[in-house]
Amino acid sequence: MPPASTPSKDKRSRPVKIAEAIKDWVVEQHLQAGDRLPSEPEMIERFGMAKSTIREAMRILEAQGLVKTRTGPGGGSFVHEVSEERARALLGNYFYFKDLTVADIYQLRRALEPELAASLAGRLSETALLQLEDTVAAYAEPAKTVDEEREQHIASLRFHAILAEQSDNDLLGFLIRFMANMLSDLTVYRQLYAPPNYELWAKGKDYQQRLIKALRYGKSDEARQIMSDHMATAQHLMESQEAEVARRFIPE
Amino acid sequence: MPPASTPSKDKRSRPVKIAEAIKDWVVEQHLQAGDRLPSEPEMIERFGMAKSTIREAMRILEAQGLVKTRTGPGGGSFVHEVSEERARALLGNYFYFKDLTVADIYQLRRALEPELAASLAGRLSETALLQLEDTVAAYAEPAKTVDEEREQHIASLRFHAILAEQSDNDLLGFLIRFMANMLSDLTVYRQLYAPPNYELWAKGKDYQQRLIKALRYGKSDEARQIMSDHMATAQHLMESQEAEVARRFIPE
DNA sequence: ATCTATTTGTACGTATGTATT
DNA sequence: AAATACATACGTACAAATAGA
Repeated sequence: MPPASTPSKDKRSRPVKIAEAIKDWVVEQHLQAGDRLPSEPEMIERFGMAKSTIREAMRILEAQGLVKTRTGPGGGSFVHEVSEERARALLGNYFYFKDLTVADIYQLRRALEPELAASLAGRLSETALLQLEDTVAAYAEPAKTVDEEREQHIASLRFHAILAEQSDNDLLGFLIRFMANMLSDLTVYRQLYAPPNYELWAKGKDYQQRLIKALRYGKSDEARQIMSDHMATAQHLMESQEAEVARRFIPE
Repeated sequence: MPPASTPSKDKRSRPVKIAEAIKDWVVEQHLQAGDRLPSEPEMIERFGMAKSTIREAMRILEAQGLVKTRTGPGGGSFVHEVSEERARALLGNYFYFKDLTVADIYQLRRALEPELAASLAGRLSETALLQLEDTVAAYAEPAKTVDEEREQHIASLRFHAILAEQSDNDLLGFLIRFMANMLSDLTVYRQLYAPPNYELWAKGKDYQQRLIKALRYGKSDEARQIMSDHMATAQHLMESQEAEVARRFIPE
């Protein structure tokens, strides 16, 4: 047995270690988004490693969305706030291997969307409310074709994304937008014998309009209840269409 | 204005494009975790680019957790299922810039944990139930020191992680474990005038024991209610301790 | 609009490390 | 133990992008 002092060999490659070191350094120095990282030659100097090694390290950080790099004078690498799109894509990679079902997503939506609605009642600006009304206007008429129906479906998901924007809970907001995004990416295999369902369309529209009213007039419990019913209906619609979550990597 | 056919210049660097190309190729070929990617020399050949460029591309995929690379004969790069740890770390990077509050996390926990409990009632194996009981045993006695209390807190979060393991909803499971992890990483600044709260400790223990009973005997609604109360208490405890989410990058 | 200086981006060859047989 | 097959790391030369004069 080796003496306790023997450092257990760290198998991670040098670029990975350098990337970790830079992350730690960023935290220690309290660097913020926009702050400059040392230049390539400086890194080569400070870490005593080859250019290509340093570059691989920067790619790792870039892939994680933590730094951006620019060429030219005044260029270099900069700390960058991870964008929501990037975070969505990276999290989506995880679920690529998990084949989520529509039911899985709706189990969460049914718990979270009503909570969101309730927490926003009476706290939305008139601008936000108008934006919601505009979105609902996109499906004032029942869809005549399958394509049109798909468009409306995506618009109605945008409704939820807009609502989520307004939350001051970043975790809740991110999650709801993540799910709306997953559902937008659905591949819908409509059953041949299932024509567009007018009744469900009418219900969905009605729910969102009533929801806007409840939100505007601060009726928190009402908003929660409407959203809850709305989710139940939406889930039923999805499942009747045998929708499936597409297996692909989400582009950033 | 350039003719429509002019391809708008793609600013992404070559390694990034190669990484994207490989991802697309993996999807097209229906490659699965464990499947082999072309060797370095092959890539150099096929993409007509230098070794360092190819290597940067592989680092990107590796950083996202999508491939693993081994040296030696029979080595090379392989498609890899993104691990939960990796996904947690990557998502954590996003929230590093967002300063979540304990209240934010609890808004979600209060909606999701009861849902999880309800959906698992009567569906747990005896093994899983025993595991839960073991975990609760870790805080059979009230904590005497601040350190001990912290240990118990982490054990009680593990309780929720174990429960989440049992869900067949991967999205719900991931999220609950993600939140439990964030809370484990808390920096707790106890107020000097706030001694360990025996009453809250007793309540928490009681909740989890009653919860196990409800889960074992399939009392779904009861499990939901207990979890709901438990969350309310836990949130109160956290906030009374002025807990804050630590600002650091989550290591994988 | 052109040139120039600065900084990253790409190429390529060689040498070294590592795991399998 | 030696040969093999693979990734890992290095260092130099040159290309491309961009800001500023």
